[in-house]
Amino acid sequence: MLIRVDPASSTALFEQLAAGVRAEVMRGRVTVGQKLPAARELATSLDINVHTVLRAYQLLRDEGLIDLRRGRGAIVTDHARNYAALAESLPRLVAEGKRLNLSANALAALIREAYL
Amino acid sequence: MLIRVDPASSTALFEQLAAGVRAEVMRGRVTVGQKLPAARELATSLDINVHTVLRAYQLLRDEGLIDLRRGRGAIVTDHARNYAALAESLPRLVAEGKRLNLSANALAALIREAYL
DNA sequence: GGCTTGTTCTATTGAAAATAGAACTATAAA
DNA sequence: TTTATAGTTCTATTTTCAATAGAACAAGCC
Repeated sequence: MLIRVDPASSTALFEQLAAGVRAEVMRGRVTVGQKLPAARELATSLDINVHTVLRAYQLLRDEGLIDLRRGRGAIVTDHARNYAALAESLPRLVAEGKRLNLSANALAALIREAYL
Repeated sequence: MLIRVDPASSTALFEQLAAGVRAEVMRGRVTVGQKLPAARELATSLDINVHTVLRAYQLLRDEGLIDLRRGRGAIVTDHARNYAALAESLPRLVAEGKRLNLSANALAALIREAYL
C-alpha cells in the first residue's frame, strides 16, 4: 500500500490519509480482507503522530470500509468491492472536469453539494 | 439565488458559500452575466461576516467563475457555461456513489485523489 | 502470560477560520 | 461632478480544530 502525505497541504493530514486508503482500495491495490499497517507502525513510517493515523482509521471505520478493533488492527471489509465499481466512471468525470478547467476543489465541492 | 450555510458543519463557511454558488451555477439557476448579491448584503442576510463572504468571492474569482471588482460587484463569467455541462454526468456519479453506500466525503475525496 | 494494537484520557501547541472595525479606491449612477 | 455603491487593504482579537505528546487501559492473538 502506497500512502503519501503532504504536511504543507491545506487538507488535514488525517483526511489525506483516509483519502489515500480509499484511493488504493478503488485502484484494487488494497482488497477485501487485507490488513492495513498498525497505526503506530504507519505513524512512524510517515513521521506523523499515532493519533492522527488512528483518527483517519476511525473515519474509515465510520464509513464501513474497515473493521477496526484493538488487538486485531484494521481489516478491509466487503465494502471495498463497491469502490472498484467506480474505477471507470469516476476518472471519466474527472477528465470532463479537467476539460472544463474546473479545479479539483470545485468538482469535489459540487459532488458534496449534489449529495444532499 | 438560494445559498444556505451551516455554521455547525466542519466545512469552512467560505468554502460552503463558494460551493453553494457553484452548485447554483451548475443547476442553471445562476447564469452568465448575472450579478451576485453584494458582499455586505449577503453577509447580513446570512448573518455572517463580510470578510467571510468576500473570501468566498475571491475564491470563485481565482477559479475564473466570477468577475470581481470594486464598485461593480461580482458578475458571473462565461466560465459558467462549463458547469452546465456537468448537470447530467455529475448527478449520475452521485447516484452511483449513493447506491454503493459511499459517503459524500468519500466520493469527494476520491475525486480529489483522481485529479492529481 | 506476554506481545500487539486500538481506546481513552488529559494537555499543549500552532495554524487557520471567523469576527470586528476602519480607511481607502475604483466604478456606476444621478 | 457629486454621491452612493462595493470591493480592497489593514490591523487586531477570538475561537475552533488539527496535530502533537504521553500515559494508562483493554481486547485479541500466539
